[in-house]
Amino acid sequence: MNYDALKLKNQLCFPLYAVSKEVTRLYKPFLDPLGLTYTQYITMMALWETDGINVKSLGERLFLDSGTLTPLLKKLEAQGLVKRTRSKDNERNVFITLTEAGWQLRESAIKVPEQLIKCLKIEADDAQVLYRILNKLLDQGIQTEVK
Amino acid sequence: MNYDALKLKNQLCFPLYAVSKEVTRLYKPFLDPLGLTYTQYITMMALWETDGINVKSLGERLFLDSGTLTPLLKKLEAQGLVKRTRSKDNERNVFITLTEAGWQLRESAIKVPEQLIKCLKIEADDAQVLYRILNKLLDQGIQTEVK
DNA sequence: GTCAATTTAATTGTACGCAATTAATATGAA
DNA sequence: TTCATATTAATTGCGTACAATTAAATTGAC
Repeated sequence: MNYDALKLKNQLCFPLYAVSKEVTRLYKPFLDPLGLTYTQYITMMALWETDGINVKSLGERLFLDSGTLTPLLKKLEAQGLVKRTRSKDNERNVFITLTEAGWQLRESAIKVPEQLIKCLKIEADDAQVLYRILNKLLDQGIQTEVK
Repeated sequence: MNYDALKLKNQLCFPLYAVSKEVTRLYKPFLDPLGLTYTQYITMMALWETDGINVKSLGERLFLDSGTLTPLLKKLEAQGLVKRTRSKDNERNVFITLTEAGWQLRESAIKVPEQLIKCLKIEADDAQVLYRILNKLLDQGIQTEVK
């Protein structure tokens, strides 16, 4: 029996998993001064783009569910960066809005992308190809329509 | 001030993070019957390739540290898949060896890679390019030698 | 040989990540 | 209108991840 298919070197998903983790770890020194984790950082990015959305939309945007977002948003609220307000119209919805401090934080965060790029050792061509393929996967959906 | 650099659409790392998570989630239905999580699965793959290595080597292989591996390996041990043995030679080392059941599980696991490929909607060309770039990043190290 | 420095695992503490469930609210077909 | 269904957030439980610390063992410079 040939078990080559189970070798780590023959996986596509393992390097994806490993690179993703390592890259996320690279953010830490740049996010620590802002008091944000990586997940909190992308949450803030989503809000800086679209303030005042509900948890559901935020989750669709970030590929996260309420089990992750609810406690995370409560922490951001405790830090004074966002406000969580249950909608009067439809009490199922909780809308997340940035506070003044939340908007202010963007001034510091604007430096992060460039800091990270300097730190990440990847050729421009590779970065571009990677960007294209990954976004294609996200846009079209990752799963075949089997079951 | 232009904040485009903070748009999610302009990030390389966000789709990497999102795709990695989504792909890992795809494994669940195929790994559940084996009683493994994704992290446990790649750990078993490493052991099927190189049985009897210590926690340190396993961690280097998988890009995981003892904080993740120690409890995970204890769970695999509790399931009867591996044995953890402190070395007589050098008591700092804990060697992980597969049990008979651990080797047996490979017979079921061999189906997983193909099941996943069928399920993952990616073009062959893209998969190949992705594979090449990600492994290049892992091989060379992800970080520039700034410090 | 001795002890400071290093190595290795384990532990601790914080923060995800997600499946499954719960609870509250809203919707819509009869 | 009414009640079964659907939607939305929150909760629960389990399993990572990883930084920082601890503890035990080993090594090596002197």
